[in-house]
Amino acid sequence: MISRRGLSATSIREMAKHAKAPLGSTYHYFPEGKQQLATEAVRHTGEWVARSLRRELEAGPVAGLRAFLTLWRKIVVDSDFHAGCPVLAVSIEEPPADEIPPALAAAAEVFAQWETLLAASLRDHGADPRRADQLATLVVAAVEGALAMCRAKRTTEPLDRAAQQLQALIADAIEG
Amino acid sequence: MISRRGLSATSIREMAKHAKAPLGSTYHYFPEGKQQLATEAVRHTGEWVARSLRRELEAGPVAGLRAFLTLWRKIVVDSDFHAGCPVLAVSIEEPPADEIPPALAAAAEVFAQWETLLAASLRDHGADPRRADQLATLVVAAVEGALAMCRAKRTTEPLDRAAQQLQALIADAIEG
DNA sequence: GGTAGACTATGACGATCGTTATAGCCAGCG
DNA sequence: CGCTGGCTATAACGATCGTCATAGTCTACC
Repeated sequence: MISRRGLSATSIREMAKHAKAPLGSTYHYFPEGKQQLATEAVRHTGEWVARSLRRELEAGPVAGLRAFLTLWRKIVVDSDFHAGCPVLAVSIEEPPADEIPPALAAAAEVFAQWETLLAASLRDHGADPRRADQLATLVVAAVEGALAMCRAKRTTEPLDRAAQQLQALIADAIEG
Repeated sequence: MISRRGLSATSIREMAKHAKAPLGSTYHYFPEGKQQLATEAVRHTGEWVARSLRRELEAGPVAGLRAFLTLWRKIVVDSDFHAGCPVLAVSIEEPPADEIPPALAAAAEVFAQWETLLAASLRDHGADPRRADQLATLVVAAVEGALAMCRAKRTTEPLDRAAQQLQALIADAIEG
């Protein structure tokens, strides 16, 4: 739900109803309220994607990238362009001026984890270390941005176009 | 304000107060309410960025890209990682199931405009047309995604890393 | 000076938000 | 059987939301 509506537009009432759980139970299992819900949602998504990434990266960076792209493409298409990445959704919520909410910190960690996985695989396959780091960041950033563009345009074209360039880039980096 | 909080978390009351305008006036000048506010905000930002892009692209795609990057980098840094791109913020709000709100359509047009400007400049400088389109999309997507990552991590590193790769890519494309 | 019309001030409307309190149900153990 | 304690149901709290209606103010033209 966060990946569809964003964090602030996702109400606990709706969430409980969608989960067919009573509203009262929400605060029994998540005593810290909405922040905890958001944090655990981000971490859950992060781990889910990271698992898929780890598995597919065993066949090399090209296969890993393809899996990453396919995964997000499926989410956008299956939701008829209504859903995106919940980690990005949490990232663009404004935090209070003086502290960093745990959900935002979790989002940062998730991004870092995805980048680390990609960069390590690139290095293992002969890419220059510095370039590997930059490419991993570029991949995550481009996919996240392309997802949002797909939702606005109601087309998968942005993701598909970015995918082509990213694939060529990765292929070039591991044989240079 | 949309670029900080997102659309649904931005209240008309707060907006009017921030603009030192009376709340009643909002519905006098924007009779269609919040949707109209969002649409005009998206279009305004789109035109503002497009103007800067057109100006800098006269010196070539490399200069244009650098201006695009610098512009967004400044917004993130000046806001102490609290603000991002309002067009992206509007893009990831879930629309009603049966219709497309005008603000979302405006966001799609803005993205398309930025891509068109970049792609045209790339073609004018000798890039392969197909590659030019893909690269233009990649640039916009990567910058939008990197902005969100910067906010989560409270660092400009994602944007700077993506920038390096994008600059190399553009340079390579216009001399291939 | 008076009057029309653009703008503002004010307050209200129903709805929904996150969160909490409290009363009730209902398993499991003695 | 009785009772304890985890879970649920329900209602309420104050706050805030988008939107609208209405009464008031003020400017500008006749």
